[in-house]
Amino acid sequence: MSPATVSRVLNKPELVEPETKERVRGAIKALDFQPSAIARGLSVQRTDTIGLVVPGITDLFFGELYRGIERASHESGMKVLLFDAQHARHRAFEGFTFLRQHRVGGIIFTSKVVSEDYDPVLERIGIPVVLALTEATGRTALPAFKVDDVKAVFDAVAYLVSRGHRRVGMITGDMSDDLTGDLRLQGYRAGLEHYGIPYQSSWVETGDYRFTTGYQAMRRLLEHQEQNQLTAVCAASDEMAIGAIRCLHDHGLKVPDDFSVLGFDDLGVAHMTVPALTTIAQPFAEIGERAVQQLVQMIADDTIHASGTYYLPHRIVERESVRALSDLS
Amino acid sequence: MSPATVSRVLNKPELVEPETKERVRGAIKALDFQPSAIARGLSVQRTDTIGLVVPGITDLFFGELYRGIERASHESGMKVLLFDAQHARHRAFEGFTFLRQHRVGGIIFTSKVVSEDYDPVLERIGIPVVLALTEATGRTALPAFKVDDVKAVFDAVAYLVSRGHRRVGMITGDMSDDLTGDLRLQGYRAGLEHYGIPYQSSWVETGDYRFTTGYQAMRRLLEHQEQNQLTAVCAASDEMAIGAIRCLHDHGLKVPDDFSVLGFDDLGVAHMTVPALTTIAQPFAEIGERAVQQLVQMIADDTIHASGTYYLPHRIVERESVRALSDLS
DNA sequence: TTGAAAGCGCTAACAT
DNA sequence: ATGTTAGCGCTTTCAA
Repeated sequence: MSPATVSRVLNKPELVEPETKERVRGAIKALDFQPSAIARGLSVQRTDTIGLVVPGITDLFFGELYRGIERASHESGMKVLLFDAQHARHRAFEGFTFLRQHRVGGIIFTSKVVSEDYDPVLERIGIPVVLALTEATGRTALPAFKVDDVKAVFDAVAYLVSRGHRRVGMITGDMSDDLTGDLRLQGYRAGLEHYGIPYQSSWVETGDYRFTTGYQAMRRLLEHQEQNQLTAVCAASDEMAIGAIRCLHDHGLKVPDDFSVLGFDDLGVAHMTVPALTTIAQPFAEIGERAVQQLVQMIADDTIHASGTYYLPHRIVERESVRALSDLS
Repeated sequence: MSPATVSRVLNKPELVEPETKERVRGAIKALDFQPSAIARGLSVQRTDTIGLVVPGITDLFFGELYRGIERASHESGMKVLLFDAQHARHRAFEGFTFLRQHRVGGIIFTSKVVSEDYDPVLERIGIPVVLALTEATGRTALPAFKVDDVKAVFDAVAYLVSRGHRRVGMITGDMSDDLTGDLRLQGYRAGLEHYGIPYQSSWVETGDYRFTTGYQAMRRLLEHQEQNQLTAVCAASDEMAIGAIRCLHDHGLKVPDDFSVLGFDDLGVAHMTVPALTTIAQPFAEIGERAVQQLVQMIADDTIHASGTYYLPHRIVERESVRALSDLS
């Protein structure tokens, strides 16, 4: 029988006689025929694939985000093509090229801020791009799904203050390639200000979101502890919070008895540590889902132009790393 | 100019006059031309892509493994197409189909044992398959890259014995879909036997490699602690070891002072916990690299038939969760 | 309801 | 050194 018929039983089985349909299906089974997604893609000029660019596949939050992306893609009948930029800016651009050459319908870009240097490529990209865990600062506006970082850290200090802490420090994230570092610091300053606590630069240290730099930042904080008299610290990531706890431990300070630590992310590891981490949870899976839903919509509508930052709710997960200060702070 | 010329400047630039080459390149830049990888794939009947089937992308070891896979693929000019089986057997089979339809040159399959029910699909698959972190038990022999699990756990108990522990328990992994659980238990029994310690079934509990089941397994172990008098436990994964530590902590036992715990994997989290985890390190990245090298070789040789289990070296990473028992055990 | 034919965007063999 | 042509394996008119 003709290739056209085979194609029909695969794609629009209702158009074909039940009997021939069965014959075709039998042959497919018998020959273990695997229709070429490549040829199909070329023919229909569509691959039902969305591209995903992540800064680093080993980042602990990636798995949580991917879970949502996978789920929503599957629901929309989309596959996902992954590109790991390995924390290198030029690799991210390579990723865009790679994905375009593979004719994905659109791209989800993650975590790193999309600044004006992306504009030239974004302007000619021709397919929709949506952002997750970050937002765009260049002149090309892009839809973005994330938590409200400044509000989140504001809430974090509010929480700490409500437990009697006033001398709270901050371990923030990298301010260059990553918008969240800056935003979270803003939230911290806003929080202090709201509670009438004067901001002191010696209360904040910067890391790169990873364990080691969290440890080091905490050590630097401890060097000025005599004058600072901090009782708590907010970290811009769980990993840094865990590093800070480890540092405190190595200096003979018990968490939370002697010092409180608040994380950010609520990764799987947050409940594995001793003490378990009190942290600001980001809804990673939901962010992933929403991002693909938006992207799928744009692909269906054949639009490239959409924008707006959609804030998804964060929440504080209370575990064991923060204690309420009794009476006097 | 003709499409053929464009194709040539892209693929065999040496065959084209410098001047036309420049003109073509100029046009490519100007038009932001993105050659279709789809059309190319169809034309050359090759995609330079290898398929990767993982049981769960959120598994903590996945990132470490992927790092090696990515590196080696990149070196060989291969892309990787990822399929997440989400810990469901039927999803793994779907993955095979998906990858075949996308005409990958070969497949790397991870972690779950490849038992006889894979034989029917493996026999007709037509492309090379190599295993990482697992091996094949069915009649289809496949090349496999992994640590020697029985030797590794044997070494683990030897290590514990050398620190004065004799009453050492085991938290093993799922024995059904995952070969390593069984292998590691064998290593444990062999270790005990070698040191003349009688095996007792009440010394071993089973989990599923995750934190929670590690916690629960430890709790069950503790229920018989009065008669067992264990001083140490080996876990079949870092996550379970961390769960066990947490359980011990909740029962007022300090690690390593009151009880020693040995992990397996050496994931990134192993050095983040308090106490930092002493563990058997698996060379995940190297396993990933070797697997793709083997696969690439098979693709180049156009063979499907290869086999053999290649053991990569494990090692013990000493940190803080095991203490040497002084004098009497 | 099925088949024949053209075309998707490339590459490769052949011709110039 | 470049252009022409056919064909990769599908889908999709269009015709029967």
